[in-house]
Amino acid sequence: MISSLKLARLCGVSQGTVDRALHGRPEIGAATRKRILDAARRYGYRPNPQVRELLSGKSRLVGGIVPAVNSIFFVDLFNEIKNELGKHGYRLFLTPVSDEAEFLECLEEFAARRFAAVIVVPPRDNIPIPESFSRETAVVSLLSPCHGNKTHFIRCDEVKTGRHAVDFLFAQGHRRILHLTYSRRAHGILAREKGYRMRMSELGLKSAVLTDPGVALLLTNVRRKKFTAIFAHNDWLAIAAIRTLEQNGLRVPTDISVLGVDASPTLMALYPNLTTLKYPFAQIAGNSVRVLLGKRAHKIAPTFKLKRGGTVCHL
Amino acid sequence: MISSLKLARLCGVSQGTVDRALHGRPEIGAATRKRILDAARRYGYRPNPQVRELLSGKSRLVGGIVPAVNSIFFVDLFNEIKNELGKHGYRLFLTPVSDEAEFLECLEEFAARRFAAVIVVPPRDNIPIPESFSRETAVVSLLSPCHGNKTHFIRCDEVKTGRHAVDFLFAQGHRRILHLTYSRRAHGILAREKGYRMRMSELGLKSAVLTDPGVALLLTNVRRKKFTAIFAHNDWLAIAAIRTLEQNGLRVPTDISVLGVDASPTLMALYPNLTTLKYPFAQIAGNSVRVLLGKRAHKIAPTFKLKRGGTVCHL
DNA sequence: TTGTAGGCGTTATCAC
DNA sequence: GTGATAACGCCTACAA
Repeated sequence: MISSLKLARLCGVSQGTVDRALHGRPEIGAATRKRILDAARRYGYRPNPQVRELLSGKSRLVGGIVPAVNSIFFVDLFNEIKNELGKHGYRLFLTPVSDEAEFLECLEEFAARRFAAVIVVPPRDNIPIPESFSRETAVVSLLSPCHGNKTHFIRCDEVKTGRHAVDFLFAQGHRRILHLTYSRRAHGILAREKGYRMRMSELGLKSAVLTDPGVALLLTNVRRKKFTAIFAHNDWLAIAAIRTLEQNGLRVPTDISVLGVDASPTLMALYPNLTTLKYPFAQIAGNSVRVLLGKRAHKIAPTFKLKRGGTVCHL
Repeated sequence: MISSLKLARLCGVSQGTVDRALHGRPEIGAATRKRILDAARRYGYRPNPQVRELLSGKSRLVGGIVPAVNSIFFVDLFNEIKNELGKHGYRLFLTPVSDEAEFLECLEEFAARRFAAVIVVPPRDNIPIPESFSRETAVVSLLSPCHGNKTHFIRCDEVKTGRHAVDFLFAQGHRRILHLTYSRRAHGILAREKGYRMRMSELGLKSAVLTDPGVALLLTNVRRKKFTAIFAHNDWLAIAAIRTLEQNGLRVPTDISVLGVDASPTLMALYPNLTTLKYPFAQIAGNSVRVLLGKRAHKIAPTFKLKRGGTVCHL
């Protein structure tokens, strides 16, 4: 990529003249302008945004960090965020990270590069963000909160999601409902579980939670305790569960119902008839961007909308 | 993030002295060094890599571009690439793009930022890369070649993959084999199909190809033409097919066998017992990085290794 | 209508 | 031991 100075030399003019031609300013002769613009096109000139950013002290870059594993949902979410950022002239650079050390290293790199903001899915809850960092760079965290001054946690009411899931299954006639979730301690995971437990208890039902290392235990659990429905933390777990059940002679939803959460595009394309609660991708993306622009977050509908599919039956 | 000049002012020294302290050079007093290092730590100082890159004319950034849709495989692949790049001190910034226009826009941005290289999965075959671009920035393309001077297409022999799949199913006793693939015209897709057709023909068998818009047609096809096996272009299609079949009373592999390709970690975690041909993630990642370092690509094993699962039966 | 100067943050090289 | 200076590419402001 050619620089504006080199372009000026090639055209036998000064850098200032090149600047006038490129930015369509009036104080320049028509012939000179044409000559410069032609050369610029021929050499594929494009100003280096890094320098602009250095000069103005303002960057239009937003760094994104997602866990490297099981990233379907995150990538779908960040694609939405990328589109939203684009509307405001920001650009997203995404990085998958494998652990907390890499996560922090990445944050530092983004800060050192003076990125306008970072939007992250932390590997666990309450990772401390150094004061020196969050003082200058807006940190938006999704799914897990971060511990630090100016970090914004964008979320929807996951407790209500859990309650909502129970209510829906209850309305279909289910009483023995198993919650399938992850053992990772993250806000979104824990809050949904909490909502499930609260609502089950209020309805006079007994809670039962199985975490991912125990998916192998799923069958014995289902058979022995005669669950009629499974509320899975997300679509991925729901599909994994359906697979396990069907492989072992249990039919979904004839023998047992399965409810997922997210309606993540990639997985929905795979399993179009999954019954699931729609995660508000657009609102989360919208609020993430609003917050990093310094605006207040919009209120997000308190509970997820239902996508009716064929994996939950009315008892 | 504080700058070295501000750090110098705070410590009452010059920028040069700060530099000496930070880089552990000897020509500095022990007390001064300690004072500066303490301040640097307190303020979380970290040199701005953008400036370093500007100054040296060399960047350690590699841009990655992946299609925004159906990105499971791409993200798994780029995670491997990110790890490989990390070994050589490079950093990956990934961007999902929705169409060709966005793809080209992204390339230009990477070039304007003087990225060391870009590694892309183009939205279609032979997208022309402007001469002015590839002259300075190494372009590595995966799955689909690009049209341009210095663009390197890293791939494995996908024709052999197709042949290999047929051979494997043939050895299990299958004769009526359907190929399920995408309608998108991309090298990897077309080459696998070609290998399938060639080998089927050599074995005296009749080819049958169904592209994704016709997944709904899958059932009628399978039932009417009595296929005993499906060779899916990738794991995603394989799982989608298994789902469709099982939803409609056909058992896999009792009634029909399904073979996928990729063994992409995210999908394998979902469907551990899928029979699939392992895509050489590590070698593709390794070669991508070798090429952008100016080295020659290693030879990649001519055909994918098989992961034996429970979705293909011996007839 | 065009050329020149200064500054963003860092580093290497010069002089004191 | 430490400070000053130049350079990278771009842009704004001022001088010619």
